Amino acid sequence: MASHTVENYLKALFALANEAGEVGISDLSDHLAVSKPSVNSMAKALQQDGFLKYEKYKPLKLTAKGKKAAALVVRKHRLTEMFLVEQMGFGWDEVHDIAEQVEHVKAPAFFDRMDELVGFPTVDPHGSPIPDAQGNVLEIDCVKLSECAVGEKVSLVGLSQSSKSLLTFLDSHGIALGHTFDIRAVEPFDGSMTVVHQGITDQTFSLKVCERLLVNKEA
Amino acid sequence: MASHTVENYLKALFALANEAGEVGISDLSDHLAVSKPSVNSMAKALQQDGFLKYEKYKPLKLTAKGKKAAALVVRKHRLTEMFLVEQMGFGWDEVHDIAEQVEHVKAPAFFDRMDELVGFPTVDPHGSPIPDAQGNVLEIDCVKLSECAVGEKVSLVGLSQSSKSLLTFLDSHGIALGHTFDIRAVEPFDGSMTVVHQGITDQTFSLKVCERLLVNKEA
DNA sequence: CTACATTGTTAGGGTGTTCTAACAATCGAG
DNA sequence: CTCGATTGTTAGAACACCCTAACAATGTAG
Repeated sequence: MASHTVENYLKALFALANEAGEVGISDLSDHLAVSKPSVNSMAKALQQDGFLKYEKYKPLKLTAKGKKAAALVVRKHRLTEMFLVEQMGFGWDEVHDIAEQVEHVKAPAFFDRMDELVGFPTVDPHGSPIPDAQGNVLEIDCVKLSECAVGEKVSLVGLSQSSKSLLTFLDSHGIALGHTFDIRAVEPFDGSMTVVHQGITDQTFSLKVCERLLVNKEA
Repeated sequence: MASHTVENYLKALFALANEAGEVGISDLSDHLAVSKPSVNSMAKALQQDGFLKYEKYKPLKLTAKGKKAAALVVRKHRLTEMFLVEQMGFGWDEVHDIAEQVEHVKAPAFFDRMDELVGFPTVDPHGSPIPDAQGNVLEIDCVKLSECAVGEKVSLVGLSQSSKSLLTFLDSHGIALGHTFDIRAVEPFDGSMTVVHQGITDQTFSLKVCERLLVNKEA
């Protein structure tokens, strides 16, 4: 099995891939807080193992094998998050760092049991899809709240790049997955939106927030 | 914090210590499946970090700092085992290998929550004591079954060096912690013992088994 | 189309952990 | 007390992963 380090590289590659599935070395370097030469040499090693395609001065691209391996790490991460929230009573803002550690455990039975105990979930506590045991990821049908128009009714299905501070912000506003928003106004100047949250309270969100909220239009 | 590797060395040192708290390099080498020169150089490194006392050609001995660090790793291991059995439905023969992995997770809150969820246990599923958060280990009052005499009534409180095969043997004989044995006979030739298990069934155990069963005399 | 900023590469080195081969110290049996 | 077995040590090297310094390629703005 892949080392702790390799698993982290795969996960980052998977997360940073653009539409073409490509990732720049600098991107990876920033994301993993590791120097570019380190990424460069790891790229060569990962290619050697068939996890990705590497050509000088070209962006990196995971192979099918690499994509599957990465998805399985993501699966362990997200199952863990789900387990931590559902079975151990942690808040959705506390689970990322713990899962970051637990995801490297090599014990398939452990994750299988988590899966079972939380009822074979398809999304994690932040609405991100959990890859299946074969490494297939189910795409979720959603758009950014910032891309919605006045008058639409939407419900929150996920977050893009959820960070501790975003989660804390949402908690402090009483927002959780599944909640609904009626879009009342969009401020042309700064893109901020005023919505009715859960049909009750009026709230205004900055563009920065709206870009992180993934919603579904058939609310 | 100590690396995965260092944690394993500390744990082994802790487990292999004799009455004087000393461990030979060959012992460690065997136990960790690592060459003697590797142990030798790690010993120097661990001394450098104040985890143990090392003098050429003398056995290794954990310092107070080393003992505490080791006990905290053992604590993580045993809490995990308890959690796996009590909250996740694993058998006592399945948890060692998983815990071996999970014990290296760096997330205090994770283990604290396990502790809470299983009700702050003092022993793990094999009857071994769980060190407290300060690294103190509560000694358990027990003797080997093999050291008991005919006529005594005892109850099983723990195992010494529990291994998968021992646990499977016990399972197949319906034996669990807390069960009682009335000692009926001790065979002088090979040390095997005939007992009444739980006041019902007659069973005969080899010396090898009797040496691994830790019992308490006030049954 | 050149110049500069960005991005990527090479070279060379460091740490942690491991190994094998060869040698040295210690301990126990006769 | 000496010899051989056991135990421990040194030297030397490997691998995985990381770094900095210096340089080369690429892409973009003027």
